This record gives sequence, C-alpha cells and structure tokens, in this order.
Amino acid sequence: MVEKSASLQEGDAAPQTRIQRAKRRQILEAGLTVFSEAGFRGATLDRIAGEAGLSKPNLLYYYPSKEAIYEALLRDLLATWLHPLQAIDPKGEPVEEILAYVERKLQMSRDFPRESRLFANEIVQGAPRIMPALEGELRDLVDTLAKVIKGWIAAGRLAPVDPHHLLFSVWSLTQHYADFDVQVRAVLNEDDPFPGAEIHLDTLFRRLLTP
Amino acid sequence: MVEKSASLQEGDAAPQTRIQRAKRRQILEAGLTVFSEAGFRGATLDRIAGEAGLSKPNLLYYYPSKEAIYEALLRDLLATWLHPLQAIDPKGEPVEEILAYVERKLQMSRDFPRESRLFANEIVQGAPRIMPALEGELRDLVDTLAKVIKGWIAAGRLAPVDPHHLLFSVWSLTQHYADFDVQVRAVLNEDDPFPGAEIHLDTLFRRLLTP
DNA sequence: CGTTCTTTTGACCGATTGGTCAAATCGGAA
DNA sequence: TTCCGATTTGACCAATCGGTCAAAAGAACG
Repeated sequence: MVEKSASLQEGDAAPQTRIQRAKRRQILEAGLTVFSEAGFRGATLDRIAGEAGLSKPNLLYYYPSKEAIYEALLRDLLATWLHPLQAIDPKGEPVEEILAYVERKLQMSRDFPRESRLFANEIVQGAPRIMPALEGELRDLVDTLAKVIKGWIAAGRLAPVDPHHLLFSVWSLTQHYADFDVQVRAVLNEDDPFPGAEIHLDTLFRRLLTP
Repeated sequence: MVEKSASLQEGDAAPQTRIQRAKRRQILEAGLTVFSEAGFRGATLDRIAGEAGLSKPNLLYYYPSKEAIYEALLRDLLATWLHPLQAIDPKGEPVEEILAYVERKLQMSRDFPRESRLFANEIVQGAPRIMPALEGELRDLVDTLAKVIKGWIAAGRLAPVDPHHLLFSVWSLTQHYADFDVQVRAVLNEDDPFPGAEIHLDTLFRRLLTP
C-alpha cells in the first residue's frame, strides 16, 4: 500500500481506497442532483457539499474544483446515455428494433430524469464543455446507425425516413418527458405521464416506420 | 402631451415617453439574448447592460431589478409563443390544421430560437417563475384544444391519438431544433437542418394523424 | 503509548454580482 | 438665457461565490 495516489485522473490507473471511492460517489450523486436542477453556473459548491453531507473544503479535497465534478459527471454519464443506441441490432427486425430503442430511451427519462436534465442544461446553453464528445463519439455512433437504417430502407423493411431526423425525433420525444417534466405535469391531468407516453410513442413510430 | 399611453401593461397605467419605450425595448432585446444563452442565474446585469449599450445603473433606471427584466420577457413572450396554437381552426380540415400548426411552430424555432431557449432554460430548471402561467393560460388553452381534437377523432376525421401527448409531440419535435441546435448541428452533415426537418415532420405527423 | 499518513474543518481571501446613491449631465420649455 | 425634470454615471456596498490554508482530528500500525 505504498503508492496510495499517483495520478487519480482518467487515463492512468487511479488507485483508491474503498472510502475514497464511496465519498466520490456521494459527491457525484449530490452533484448530479444540484447540477441537473440548476445548471453549471446555477449550482454552488455549498449546495453540493450540503447535499453530499460534507463541508466545502472537504469536498474540494476529493475534487479539485467545481468544474472537475461537473466534467466527471458528464464523462461518466455520456456512456450510460448512449448505451441504448448501441444496443440496436443491425440484424434484428427494423421496426421492432427502433421501437425497442424508443422504449429504452423513454424508460431512461422515467428512471434517470436528472441525467437527462444535466445534458439538457448543458446543450441548451451551447454545450460549452461537451461539444467535443458530440462531434466525436456521438456523431460517429449516429453515422454508423444512419447507414444501418439506410440499408433497412433500401431493403424495403422500413418506410423511407431521413435517418438523422428520425434519431432527433426519438431523442426529443423521449427526453421531453424528463426535461420538460414540470410543463407536462402542469398541463396534463394524470399524475404519471409515462403510461400514456409509452402507448403514444409506440403508435407514432409504428405508423411512421412500417413500410 | 401628457397622457401618451394609458394602460398598455397589465396592472396600473404606465405612461411612457417614446424614448423610454425605445430604451426598454433595447433592454428586453439584450436581455433576451443573454438570458436565452445563460439562463436566469447565468445572466449578469453587466452583460445585459453591455449588450444593450447602457451602463448598469442606467439599465436599473429602466427596470428595477434583474428579475423584473426576466419576468417582463417571460410575460411578453408567452403570448407570442402560444399564438400558433390559438390559430388552429376547429372548423378546418383536421390533419391539415395540425400540420400547419407544426409548420408554424417549426418556423418559430428557426426564426426565434432565443425565445425558444429562454423558455427551455426556464422549464428545464423547474419553471420557478412561469409555473402559474403553465397551470393557468397554457393548461386552459390545451384543454380547449384537446376537446376539439377529441371531436375530430370521434368524427373519424383524425386517427385516434391522445390529444395531450400529440401536443407534447409537436412541441418537443419542433422546439428541439431550436433548443438543441448545437447538438443537431454537431451530428448533422448539412448546415441548415430546417429543410430536412420540415419534410420529416410533415411525413411523421401525416402518417400519425391520417385516419 | 507515539508516529505517520489521511481526512476534516474553521477561518479567511479575492473576484464577481445585484443593487444603491449622490452628483453630474442632458434636453426641452419659457 | 435660465430653470427643472429626466437621464446617465462613477463610486461604492453587502452578499455570495469558488477556492486556499494551516491546523486539528482520525485512523493505522508497531
């Protein structure tokens, strides 16, 4: 147990005790709550520290700055957020593959609304810190999938649609229920919008995509 | 030239000279730019003042506080924002009425992206200042239109869809192109996403709604 | 017990922010 | 011109913010 902490950033191995890992998780959990509610600039270290049950200097002992917490969150969550997209199977039945993707995304809006709002805040304000990932990882993933969709359409197994705009539609329709939750609930009569949303989106995409 | 204007605002009479009105418009214009980029908390009076070409105390001579500017903006823009909805004609041809509404909303995303982002910022962060309007004006408008749509469906002139979720779909799909503009452009190959978006959304809603 | 490393904290700092105020300046009517 | 209200501004203030630091408090181990 000599080299306790060499370089604790990404890239290198980051040897951490179980306590350190637990505290960092606490901090990221608190950061997720606060950043998703208030955006980067609206969040304060005091609130994050309070939410995590730590003092402000103690929080800064584990993460060197507010930015470090925010960027750690963005980095960690991007993979999770993109996962449903990667799970689409090019060998599957096209319409059902996309409908399943829509349902997975909708489930994420229901189960992880903070994550959705974190990205929404970031992107609405110009994506100042996640732009590289958008133009890199995301774009590559999207381009790959666009080709798959084009193949499906060429084979007559999917109604002709612009693949990119199809993906935008999936994102906006599903994430709307997390990001604009308060508006949805203010306008809707029911308490839980998701049962209705699931049926609606299934219908919508089925009609759009069935050849 | 005493009583220039009687009561153009809500509440009390607010007599204003032409100069006052012009400066206030400058300030609201600058405020729209800054608030839509940074959200309420991210915006600073200095930036708004700079954008408006005024000193900070001078700005505060026309509006008593940062909140006052922000709320004036929200209040003034809500009507504009809701206008395309009110323009739906219950006596019209159902599918075409809704398609026209979609196109109007998409045009607004293209022509007034700042306004769209202003609301997006507000709502993503819990709509702390516009909630009453959501539960009042907006909800009433939506409920009225929901009945019209239900009537259309009952008459077999529109495919059966949940009216509320239909409206959510219109909002999310159209506003996405304004609010998540940077993401759309980062992923897309074209420069201007709107021509493609218009075709796509027309197809999408036509297939969804045609009985 | 003492020693050494890790963790926690109170006190503090400089920068920024929203907002105030008194004084200066402007602009038009007489 | 003079006068008077409307407008503009530099100087300033209190609160808040992100972040530092030295010292205290634990923990681990012999």
